[in-house]
Amino acid sequence: MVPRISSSRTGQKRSFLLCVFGRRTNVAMYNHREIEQKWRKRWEEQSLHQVRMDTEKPKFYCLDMFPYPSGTGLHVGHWRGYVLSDVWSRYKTLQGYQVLHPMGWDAFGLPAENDAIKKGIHPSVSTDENIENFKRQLHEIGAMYDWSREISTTDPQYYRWTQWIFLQMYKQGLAYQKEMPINFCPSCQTGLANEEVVGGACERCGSDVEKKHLKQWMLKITAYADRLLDSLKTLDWPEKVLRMQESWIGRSEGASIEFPLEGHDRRLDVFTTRPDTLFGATYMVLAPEHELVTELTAPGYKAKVEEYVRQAAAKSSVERMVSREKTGVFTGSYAINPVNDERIPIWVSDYVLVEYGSGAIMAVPAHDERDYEFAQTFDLPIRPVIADTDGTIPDLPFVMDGIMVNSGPFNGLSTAEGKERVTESLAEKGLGRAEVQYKMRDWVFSRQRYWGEPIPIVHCPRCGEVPVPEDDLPVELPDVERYQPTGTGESPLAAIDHWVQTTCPACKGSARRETNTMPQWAGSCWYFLRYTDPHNDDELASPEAIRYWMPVDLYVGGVEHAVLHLLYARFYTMFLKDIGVVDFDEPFKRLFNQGMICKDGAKMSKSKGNVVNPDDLVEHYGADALRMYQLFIGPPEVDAEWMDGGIEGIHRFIQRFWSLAMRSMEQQPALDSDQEKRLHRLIQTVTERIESFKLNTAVSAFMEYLNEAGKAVDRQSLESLTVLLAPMAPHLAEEIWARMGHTRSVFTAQWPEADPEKLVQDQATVAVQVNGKTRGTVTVAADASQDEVEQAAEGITAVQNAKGNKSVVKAIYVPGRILNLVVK
RNA sequence: GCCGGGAUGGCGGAACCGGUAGACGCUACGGACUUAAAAUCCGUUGGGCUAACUGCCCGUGAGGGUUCGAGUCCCUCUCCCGGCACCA
Repeated sequence: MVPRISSSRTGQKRSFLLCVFGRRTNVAMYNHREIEQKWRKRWEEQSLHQVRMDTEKPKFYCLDMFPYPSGTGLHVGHWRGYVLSDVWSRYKTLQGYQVLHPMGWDAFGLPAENDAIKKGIHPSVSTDENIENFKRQLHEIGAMYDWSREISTTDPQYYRWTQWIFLQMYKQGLAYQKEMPINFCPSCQTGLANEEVVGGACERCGSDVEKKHLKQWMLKITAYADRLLDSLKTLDWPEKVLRMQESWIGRSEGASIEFPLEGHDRRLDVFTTRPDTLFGATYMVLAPEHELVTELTAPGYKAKVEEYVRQAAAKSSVERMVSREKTGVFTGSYAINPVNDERIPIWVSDYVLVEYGSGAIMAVPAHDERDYEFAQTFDLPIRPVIADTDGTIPDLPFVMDGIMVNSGPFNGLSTAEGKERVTESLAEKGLGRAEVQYKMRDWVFSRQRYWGEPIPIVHCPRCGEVPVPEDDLPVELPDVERYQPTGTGESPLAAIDHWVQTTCPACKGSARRETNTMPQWAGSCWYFLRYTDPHNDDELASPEAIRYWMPVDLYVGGVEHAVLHLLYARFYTMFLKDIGVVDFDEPFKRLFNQGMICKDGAKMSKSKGNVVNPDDLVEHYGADALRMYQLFIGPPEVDAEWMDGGIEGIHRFIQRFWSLAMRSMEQQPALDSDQEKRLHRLIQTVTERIESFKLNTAVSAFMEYLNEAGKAVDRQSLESLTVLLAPMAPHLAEEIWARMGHTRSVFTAQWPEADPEKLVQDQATVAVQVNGKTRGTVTVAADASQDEVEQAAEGITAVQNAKGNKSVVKAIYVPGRILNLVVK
């Protein structure tokens, strides 16, 4: 019978368990509840998982992505990454590494604050409760976290250093204030970074994002654009994530071209990646928000242009994205093409984005799809200036590379050459230069919310913006009465007079504190450094600790952080390198993204009601069974469908493994050569499969071994087996290890190594094919000659049938694998 | 539209570098044990043909190709998932 998993702890379930594990328990059966409890307690008592620097030994830093301790707790989907990182941590421990495997809390953030608004509970109270619950659930996994290194971003001793880093950026001019239209979520009532806007909506709550003019703190991440892009090459990360970061940074090379304006002294600056198409520019377009729109609107066009600009401003970014129909108005003004002095009409249209490039473009409808569409709509001239490589004018718009035509002195040049030559010639005249643009913007770093790190700046009427002296850090969050965001662009902190009123660190006069807080990402940008030295009061971490432990050797987490957290953390690390805190550019050498666990074809979530609670499964089957099933469910990087019955197979495996171990200890059979070969093959296979993250097949390798090994194995085999299994099923392994007479933990043992000599097979099963079709197999000595195999193959009826009376014209023999007889 | 990834039994999945497709597990079915059930153990389980076989045919999304040999490589296409998307 498959036990029904109910989400509540009912008496019915208890009686079932009593029947299985209580009254009817016999000695031969593995009692996971007793045994797992025992070992978890013992590990804790012996501080087995506390790790120290030991420069004599190699280190391995295995990190899980910083969890936000949500109120809903863990479901089996969350387990997956934690199990994976723990298997690796334990595996590396057995290989003799000092393994740093820490855990902590990214505990600032909106859910706790929203809860506070609703229920009036202080965010720190609910955060502490959630952390307690999360910790209890993490303990269930049986992971080897070093809890002595636990950290929380909300701890003033932690955010002191988050603020300290901000101050260093401020000093370097990388943190600055700017009044600009930013993405603003009307529901969360706070500004958002570009990275937090997904398809025009708030990443967190899904509301349509508005543009709001606010004075914001910004971090100059764009100063690191090229470095962030270039060093992606050095990372052992999933291709997908590298691509996502690459396209997020969005580097493109081109030219900035200045168009003189008819009747004005100023010039109009545009960015293009296709300077070779300059002769095909038949109109210009300004974004509706472009600063020159008013100035360039000719008297008779004022009303229409103003109306258009007003409408564009009223459209939300969602509306603007959904409707792709080209709209626009003519300003009545003209620009002059710097290469041929042609008059070019200037239009205004919302298909040009104010935040990219210079917010204005030269339109070349013959060679750009968007410009083509616009020109068609408004009946503007379309002039081809690029021919296909064979010289013919292709269908328009033609956006590929080709040969320049209708381009005066540049005719005949290829696109690549043309780009260079046109740019050079403009540069000579002072009307252009080569330029690189990025899609990535500077990071909007302030939030108008309460539950975050206060930005350590004081505003003084005399001295202006003054950084809080480092010795005065942390600037602690005060208690407030109301957590309600004001929605006016000020955080709830603004209402706390006694906190806001302060003295200026420079002139000692009265001044006001900055009331914006940092975004949730701030704390997670450097937490991996803090784990190396979590109790340091003098520095964010000591240089020795950083040098020994960093960088992170294996970083495990979901792909949802592909750009946000991973890009910000890389930026912080590069900055910290520049100010001498660390000596490397990249914090995470190797990244592994585990797949999601789905139920009924959908991602598990409380709102869908399809969560599978691990607590109940641990109760029924044990943590080891759930751990192994998590591994067995499928390739760890691929999404997997949860099947309630699936864990049964693992449960049986564990029982069978236990029985094998108990019988082996009783009977103590001697080691025979078959058993020895089987063992070494297993050592080889399991090691390879852990190394290559094929944990699902590592589990099946054990099952195969068990199916073949018989009723009992010799002591040496059992010892090795126990060590091999220990990373996946640590409690079970400890118990067997102890029963074998060992007094120290199995994790002080050595990972076994396969002896190449024991891997050699003396017999081989060779498939026999006739014209490529397999007709049977023959078992021969591994070093059998082709003749011998051919001879043996004669004995197969199917081979005879297939050959008939045709003769063998060719025989292909792959030693030990296949014999293919080609007959005619 | 662009960039990734994928499609293998009833199900989850395996298959190193092109070499016995379906390992391992779930489910289902049959058997043993049991008063009975659970648990456990043994067997069968891609489809079809065949009285039987150690026999034959078909089969890795579709169609072509390369090769002695293709799930794997190449070309064309269909569908699914993820990311980006008026970025000049």
